[in-house]
Amino acid sequence: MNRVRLLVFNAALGALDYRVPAGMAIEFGSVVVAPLGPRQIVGIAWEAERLPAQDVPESKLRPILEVLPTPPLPAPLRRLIEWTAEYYCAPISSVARMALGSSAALRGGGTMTEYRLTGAEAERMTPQRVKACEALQGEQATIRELAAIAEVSEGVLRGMVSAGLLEPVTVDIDRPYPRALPDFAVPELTAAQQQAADAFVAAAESGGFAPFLLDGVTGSGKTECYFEAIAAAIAGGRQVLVLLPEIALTENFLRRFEHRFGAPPVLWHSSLKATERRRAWRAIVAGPQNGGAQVVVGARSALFLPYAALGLIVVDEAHEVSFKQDDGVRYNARDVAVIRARFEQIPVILASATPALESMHLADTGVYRRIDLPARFGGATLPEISIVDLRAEQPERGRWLAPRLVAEMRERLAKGEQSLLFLNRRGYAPLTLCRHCGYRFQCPNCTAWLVEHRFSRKLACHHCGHEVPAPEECPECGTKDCLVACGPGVERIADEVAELMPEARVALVTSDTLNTPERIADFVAAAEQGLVDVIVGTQLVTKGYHFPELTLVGVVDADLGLEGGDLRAGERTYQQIAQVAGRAGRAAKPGEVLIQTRHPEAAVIAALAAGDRDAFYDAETQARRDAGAPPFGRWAAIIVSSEDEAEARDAARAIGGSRPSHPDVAILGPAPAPMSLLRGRYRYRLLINARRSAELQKIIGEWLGTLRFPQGVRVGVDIDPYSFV
DNA sequence: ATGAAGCGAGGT
DNA sequence: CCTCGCTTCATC
Repeated sequence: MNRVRLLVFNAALGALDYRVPAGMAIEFGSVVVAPLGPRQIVGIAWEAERLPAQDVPESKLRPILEVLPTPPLPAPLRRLIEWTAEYYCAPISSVARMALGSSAALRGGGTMTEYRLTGAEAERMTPQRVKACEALQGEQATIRELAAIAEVSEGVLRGMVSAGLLEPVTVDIDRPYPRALPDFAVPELTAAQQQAADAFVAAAESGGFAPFLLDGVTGSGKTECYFEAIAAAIAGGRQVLVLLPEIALTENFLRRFEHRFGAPPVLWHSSLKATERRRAWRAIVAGPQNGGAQVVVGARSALFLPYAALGLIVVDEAHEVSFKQDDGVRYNARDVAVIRARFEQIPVILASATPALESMHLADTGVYRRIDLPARFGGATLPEISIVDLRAEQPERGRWLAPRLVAEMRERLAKGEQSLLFLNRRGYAPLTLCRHCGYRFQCPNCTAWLVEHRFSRKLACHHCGHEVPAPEECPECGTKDCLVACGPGVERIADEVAELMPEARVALVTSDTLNTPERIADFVAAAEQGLVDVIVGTQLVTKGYHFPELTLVGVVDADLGLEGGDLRAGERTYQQIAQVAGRAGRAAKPGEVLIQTRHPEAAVIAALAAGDRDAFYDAETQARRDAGAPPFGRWAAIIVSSEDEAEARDAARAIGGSRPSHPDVAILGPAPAPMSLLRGRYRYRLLINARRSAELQKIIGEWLGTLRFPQGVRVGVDIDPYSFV
């Protein structure tokens, strides 16, 4: 071919045609550099019939400059990129960008220089140098990365190199990763686990699209089962992708992985350093031979990488809402993982103790093969769940823990057992106001109160990151010591525990306190060794840890998740409480769960108390069916935002004014979004409810495609939204 | 996206 | 006649 269409990395341009110079070898998927005006851009050679572009005469075509030394994106990945862009109404270049990871990786190869501490002493130890020496123990990275870790300038570190405190190390960018060994430590499985593992192994060995829903309660040993499928895939020379919802989770997972396979997997997440990202990307692209990546454990962004030989995808904690990306391309990694498996013709395992209703429905209708793991691994019994009706059993004034819960905690403390209190609210108090004049601290950029954080002595917005030092006087009336905290956050609950039980050792577990892998590891070690009596935490504690001495779980406010009233509020509450309840009594000791609520009659709470999962799913399914909600109908949101309130309103009205009329589609709004101001942008929202049969994306595309907006206005489409703010 | 070109308002 | 800020236009 001497003419080729490129998908270029520019949302406004999309696709452009170029000439292929004589002698240049280009195939579909090749990553190339091409001229664009006075600049150069990266593009991917694409099938022209799949990528519409303006018809440009041959004479205007400029030649491609260079083919980058990286394998072409395979056809199944190209199909996945097209599918994702179309399904989520996103520019195809934005989706394709997620496959490339970093521009440096495209050239890659060769060596680079990293630095590490020599351990030597220098004559001049300035405060900055001392600080750097403390922070950089055990670190090896580029000057830039070390500067970021130590929070000193690059100049300080260069000085330390000259003074002999830091030494250069030459490293190979493509150096191999340790090999994972399929037979390193093959575990003893229970009969149920063996049955599940056999099904996965058979699917991994034979290949072909095979979606599984691995449904098993907390502690039933799901991980061991899919580890066997991973072993089969890597033994066959294929790659495996394991998607986890959050980085916080990986610490525990990595230990188990290394224990099973004798080597850690390759990690992929948003906070990788640039050099780590480049190395990982090149290993993924290179494939499992020659020290390339065998198993990649990653957050959702790992889903679009160009694996050389993908043989299996596992989505663990598949019900987690964090698989839905909420900015940029608003895709759901759990759903796209299944689509990728279909294009790649490989098995995919969705593992969860509390599957999403949509997943349950697909299993019930036979689209997914359901694998149940009913028994608790190790024989521990399920926790006893009981309700504390806060209307009848009131906590003391200014307190949030009911007497019965406190009594149970005291009992555990006396026996040397652990308690866990769950409240999904960071900080000390969600609202601060002035007793004197009623002033409330609000975020200047968002429709939200500022949350008091006592540890950092700040008031912070959880939506935009705005922070102010905690003031001593009211900014409105100037009165001193008049500010009162309203409502509880985890910090306040931890204080309450400390006051009620001064002898108890309390651990606070939130993303504010456990924000590095090291701190998470420290906490887990302390809790496992029994150095903690009471754990107070946000949803972070609902995840994969298990502490043998933990026998009591208290849910401080079960009604919190139901307040927003959005589509998935009931399901999310059920999942969160079921997950945190599963923390209780996992070893030989039975566990007990107390749920504090003002609405014990609510279907979710009643189902939890009765321990009747089917009742919850049946009730929720019926409610969804009646409301035309997923999986029986579909929702989409159009979010219009601008820094200028009037501009956003006018644009939203213009969209509303040109709404299509369609028998299968109901359109609500425009109305100010629940968060009508977010990160300094005013937001309006339209909601679309469609029948399953409606061609939702086509309707939205034709509707919005004709409209033009001022440049300050952003219009985003959210298909299958999870967040309704 | 992003830079170049076009254009009217206001100043020298 | 020039500069500044803003809109429009082209990029294969």
